[in-house]
Amino acid sequence: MRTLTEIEQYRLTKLERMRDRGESPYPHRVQRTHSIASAVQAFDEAVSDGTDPHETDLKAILCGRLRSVRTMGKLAFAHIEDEGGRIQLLLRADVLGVDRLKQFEDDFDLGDIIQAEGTLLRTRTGETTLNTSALRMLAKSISPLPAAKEVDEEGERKTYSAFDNAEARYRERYADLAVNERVREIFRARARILRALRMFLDNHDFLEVETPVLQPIYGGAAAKPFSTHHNQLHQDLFLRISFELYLKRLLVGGFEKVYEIGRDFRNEGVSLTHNPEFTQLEFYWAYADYHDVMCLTEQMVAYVAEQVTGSTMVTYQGQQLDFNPPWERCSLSDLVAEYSSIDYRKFPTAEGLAMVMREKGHDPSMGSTRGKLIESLFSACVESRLMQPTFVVDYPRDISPLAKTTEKDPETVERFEVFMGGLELCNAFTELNDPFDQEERFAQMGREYSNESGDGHPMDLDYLRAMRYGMPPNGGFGMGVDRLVMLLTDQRSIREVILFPHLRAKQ
RNA sequence: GGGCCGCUAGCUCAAUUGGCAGAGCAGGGGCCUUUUAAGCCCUUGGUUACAGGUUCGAGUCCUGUGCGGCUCACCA
Repeated sequence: MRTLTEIEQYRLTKLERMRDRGESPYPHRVQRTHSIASAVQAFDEAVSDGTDPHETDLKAILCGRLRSVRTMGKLAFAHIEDEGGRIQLLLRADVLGVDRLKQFEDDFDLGDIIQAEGTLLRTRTGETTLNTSALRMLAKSISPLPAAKEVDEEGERKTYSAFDNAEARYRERYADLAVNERVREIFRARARILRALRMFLDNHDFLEVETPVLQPIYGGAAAKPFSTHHNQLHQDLFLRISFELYLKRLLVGGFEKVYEIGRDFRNEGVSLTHNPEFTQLEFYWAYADYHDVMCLTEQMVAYVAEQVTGSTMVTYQGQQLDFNPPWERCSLSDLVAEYSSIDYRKFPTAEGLAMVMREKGHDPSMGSTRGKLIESLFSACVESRLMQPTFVVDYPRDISPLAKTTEKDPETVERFEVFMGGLELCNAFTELNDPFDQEERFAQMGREYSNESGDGHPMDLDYLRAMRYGMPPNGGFGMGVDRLVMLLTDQRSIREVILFPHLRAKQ
């Protein structure tokens, strides 16, 4: 253990003093008759019949973290906090005992986890309070929590000297959570969002499944993977970058509606909206196309917003977002034409498009395909300006190798992405189910039949084999769950909605 | 990976042109039987992220390193 600070040294001597008098600072067993919230509720019910609230005989044993102490000689007030609430303790020398009160003042610190037994009453100022007759240490806190001060003022909790250094908060998320209720609330909302997503999909007869995280051949997205190795099998493996190819194998197997919520890993840059591991929702729906998926998507997100926030109108970074279906559907080509004043339909080759982009002041990277040029135009000119939920529809074929082309244009695929609040949220398409077309698309992407020579991305022959057995036409969908959490909890950074975001190692 | 900005006590922050490193809270010693950012008196606490350099003198200026924030690039 590293060198203790002065404060930690003091706390250690308090701990030793407790041990010396036979009081364990870390006892095995705990008593607890009520959560704080249920004790307060029981008290309110007990006095609702006119019982004198200053003199009840309602007993409770409560547990929680000591969050504030005010001592005044033969009397002290304190607050303890458990997950559901906070309550004041009244510690009187004539109830608790003079010696025990002195021990409390000497040996208990902010941050200690304690147990308090007593009867409930209301103080002169009207606060529900436990008149404490016995105190027990449950876990002595050695290191001081960040010294935020909180106070209820006219119903609103004001925080002073908040622990708000982002790096310190992420590195010591436990301290952040212990001290910042607002942060705990984000992760409760996150849990509700996941529950609502599952509820919605389960109610629509989707089957939740789990597919491999460790994959011999990665695919389903364009990202670079993390790689690892199985020692006994002498096999190189990748952490998945998407679930797509496994989930569609399940449609071949006869499941018609499947979904998975889990972790994807992408070895790419870290940013406000990218964490190396993130939570993805994907579903695949047999006998549906991307129009059906759009309808389900807007219903699903509106349902989750309603369940989690109570409304389909959500404030994100000062903007009102309206999740109420139907959402606007705009073609990619129209949006790009509108915002960049380049109508790429008039430039059928990559060279021609790159030229007009340069004329308009863009800097297209050399050797990009036409689809990549269109995509870069979109992200530069359009993406951050889409505030209200918007389906961006119909993408270039060469950047969408798993999507079926439209019936009228072989260079365009039936694909949509959802943007809102300036964020990309979803990606979906009418899935390609023609094994010959799929093989050709893989080959065009540079997938190789043999990977023995080295770095080429191998052809996923097993996936093609599956498709040759017959894959029902289907619509597929992917959504970044962390980003949905950002939108519904009004957070600008993905790190605020991931409990332990990835940070560079210290030292 | 590039650019810009930041890093001062356990936490939140000051420190004039380069001139004695400070405050509030937390901590320690006291007083106090209805407080709630309790109050009052006294008080401890610093390798100013790290390593160099310039200077009589560096938290402040210069160089490098680390970590972070923002941003750009990358990212079907």
